[in-house]
Order: sequence, then structure tokens, then C-alpha cells
Amino acid sequence: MIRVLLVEDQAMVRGALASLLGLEPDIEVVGEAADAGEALAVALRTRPDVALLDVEMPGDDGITAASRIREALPGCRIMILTTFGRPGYLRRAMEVGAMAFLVKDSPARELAAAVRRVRGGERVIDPGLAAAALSAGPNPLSPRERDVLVAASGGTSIADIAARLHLSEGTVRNYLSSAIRKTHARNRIEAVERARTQGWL
Amino acid sequence: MIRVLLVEDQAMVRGALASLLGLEPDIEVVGEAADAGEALAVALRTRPDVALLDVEMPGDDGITAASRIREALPGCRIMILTTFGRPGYLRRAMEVGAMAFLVKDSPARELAAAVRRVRGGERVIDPGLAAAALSAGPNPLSPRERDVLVAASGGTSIADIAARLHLSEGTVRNYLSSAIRKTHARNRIEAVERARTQGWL
DNA sequence: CCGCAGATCTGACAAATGTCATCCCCAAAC
DNA sequence: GTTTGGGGATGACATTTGTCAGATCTGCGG
Repeated sequence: MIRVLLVEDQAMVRGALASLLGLEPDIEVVGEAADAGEALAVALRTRPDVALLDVEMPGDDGITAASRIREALPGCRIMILTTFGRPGYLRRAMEVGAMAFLVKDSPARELAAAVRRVRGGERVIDPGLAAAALSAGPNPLSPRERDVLVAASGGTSIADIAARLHLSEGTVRNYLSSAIRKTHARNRIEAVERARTQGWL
Repeated sequence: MIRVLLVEDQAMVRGALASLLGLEPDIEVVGEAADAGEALAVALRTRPDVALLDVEMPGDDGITAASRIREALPGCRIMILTTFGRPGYLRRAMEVGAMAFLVKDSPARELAAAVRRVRGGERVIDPGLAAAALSAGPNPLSPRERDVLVAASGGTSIADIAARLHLSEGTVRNYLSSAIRKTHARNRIEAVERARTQGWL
């Protein structure tokens, strides 16, 4: 039996995935979690062979959770499952030692197959995605530029960003300007958009 | 047997939901579709008792698809399943004659229960969501304001919006200004954000 | 110790954006 | 038949942005 921990914030999707994996005779879902904190706790308690983590969730994301699980249970294999095949996500997932990176719009039957391959020590990564991640290069944003971009999403004004980050307005403008340049965007909103689709935020 | 059509763009989620419903002895998934066009075609071919549609998908959304299915198959009951419990979605779903409105973060076991209740002619709607939809009031945006807001998302400049919609720049500014006022936002980005979370786009 | 890069700030400037008053046209409502 | 509201436009104006050239200060590698 392959013992699997399932981490996904949307309860209905989580239950559905559990039922999907439950169909397989050699796979057993031994734990479920809805967020990063719960994920680590359940992992420690159930000691799964494989942890299957969604990236997008409230609070710390699935890759961060993966990193913590890996520290605590080095034997546990990590699989990342995500709606968005963003290059930056794949890169982070690899840095954290993930064995698989799956996108939710690939066919359902691939999930169990991937779990088996990962348990066997194989890596499972979409070749197209891998190429995109490599050709896109690493995240060009400095930590501060990233902070400012994050704060700028949702239409926050320069003045509010400055207040929230304890910076002068001029500094915020400078960071935004360089973030805009680095993302080849035409304004901060496009910059946020592009950085996000690259998985840089 | 309750014959169900499943419409969801993410293949893995679609497959997982099918497996979840497949566990029920009295429910049969007779068709699957990944977008609005496919949904109508499969509906006509399989004549399901119940169509379970996701809202967010590329191209026409699930509510639009629901409306077309209802026209073509008046006997088919419509259920809407969505990640985001946005008031405007619920309102549109009701206008289109949906019997159920479910959010993906409610528990998995509620899905089959809802399918049965809907087949029995009952409506299934989260009371909290219904209250939110009613208290939020109807969409205050005029059709044109809505168009302009949609075009403005993603950081498009005024000039580009004007070009795309064949309007003068001044007119675009006027529409954006009134959309900003109606959404109680401080700039167009916040306006897009708020309109979107209300389900007005 | 030097140089460099990142973080931070300032001031100045041009361009884009948001607001407002005012106008026209048209169709639906009263 | 007149009021009303949406669609569309113009011009003027204040504010917000994005850009650029400098200018500190810091820690780190050589």
C-alpha cells in the first residue's frame, strides 16, 4: 500500500481527489489537510509515503508546507499539484525537493500513475513546463521589489504601499519602476500580472 | 438512477468529481464536458436529469452554458458549482433557473446529497450566500461600464481600452470614473477587484 | 581597504489617470 | 410631450503615476 497525505484547501476537491485515489487498490489516503499548518501536523501523525500538496491555499502555500514536511520527514516524497503551471512554482518546488509537479488540467488517470512512479523514486514533471521554467530564467525581482509588487496588487496607492512597508513614497516608486522594467510591463498592474503568471510572487 | 452531466474545465478535478459521484449507487455520470460549447453538445446527446456546472472556465462561463442547456432541455435540472461564492454569480444562477448553488469548499459528501435533493425538485442554496446576494443588491454597473471595467483589468491603458472598444479616451475615463464611484473604489484597479468579487463582471 | 550591489531616499519632470461640468442623441417611461 | 437615463463626446483641471539622475549607507567578497 502507498500511504498518501492529501493537502488541498477546497474541501469538495479534496474529497473528490481522495475518492479518485481510493479507487486504486494499492493506494490509501491516510490523511487530509486543508492548510499548511494542518498539513505538517497530519504528516507527523500519519507518516505518509507520499504527500500530495496543492500550491494555492490561504496562508502559507503548498510549496512552503512541502519544505517543512521534508525537513520533518525526509523519507516522505513530495508531489505538487496545482491549477497554474507557473514556471516559478516549478522552480520553487524543485528547490524544495519535490518529486512531482502536476497541473490540475492533466487527465485524472495520470494522478495515480504519478503517485506510483514517485513512490518508485521516479520524478514526474511535464516536459513542456520544465522547458518553460528553464527558458524563463530565475526570478529577477529583488526581495524588496517583490514585497512592493505584492503590496501593489489590488490597486493599493503608492502612499498606502509606502505606509504599509514603512518606506518613502519615492522609494516605492523606484521599486515599482524597476519591477515594471524587469517584467517588461507598461505599468504596475501589468507588472503584478506578469510576475504572478511567472510565479514570482 | 440519477443521470448527471458534469461540466468542469480542469480535467483532474472533473475526473475526481466523477469518481466521487460514482461512489453513489443511485447516481451515474452520463457525460462530461470541459467548456460551454461541449456542455451543450453532450447535454443534447446524453439528456441528463441533472447538469452540474462549474462557473469559471475559459470561454463562456458555466452560468451561460446553464442558460443554453435549460432552453434546449427544459426538464434538465441545473446545479452550479463554483470556487467563489460571489453574490452576482448566485443572482445570475437564479435568474437562469438553477436549482442549486454550491461552493467548492463545502464538504464533499454534500455533493451527492444536493444532487438527490435537486432531482427531487428541491432547491439547494447556502443560506449565508443567499443573504449576502440579497443584501449586496443588484449589479449597479451599466453594460458599458462593465465592458470598460473588463477591458481595464490586467492593467490596460486608457488609450488601449478606447481603441479596443472604439470609444474616445474621454468617454473611457468617464465610464471608469463612474464605475469607480459605484464600486466605492479609489482607482480603476480597486474597481475591477471589487466588481469581480461581487460577481459583477 | 576597495569596490560593488542592494536598500533607501530626494527632487524634478513628463505622462497617465480621475473628476467635473457641459454638451448632444435617442429611446423608454410617465 | 416631457422627463429620465444610457451612450457618447469635449475640455479643463488636479492628482497620481512612472522615469531618471543623483545621493547615502550597508554588508560582503577579494
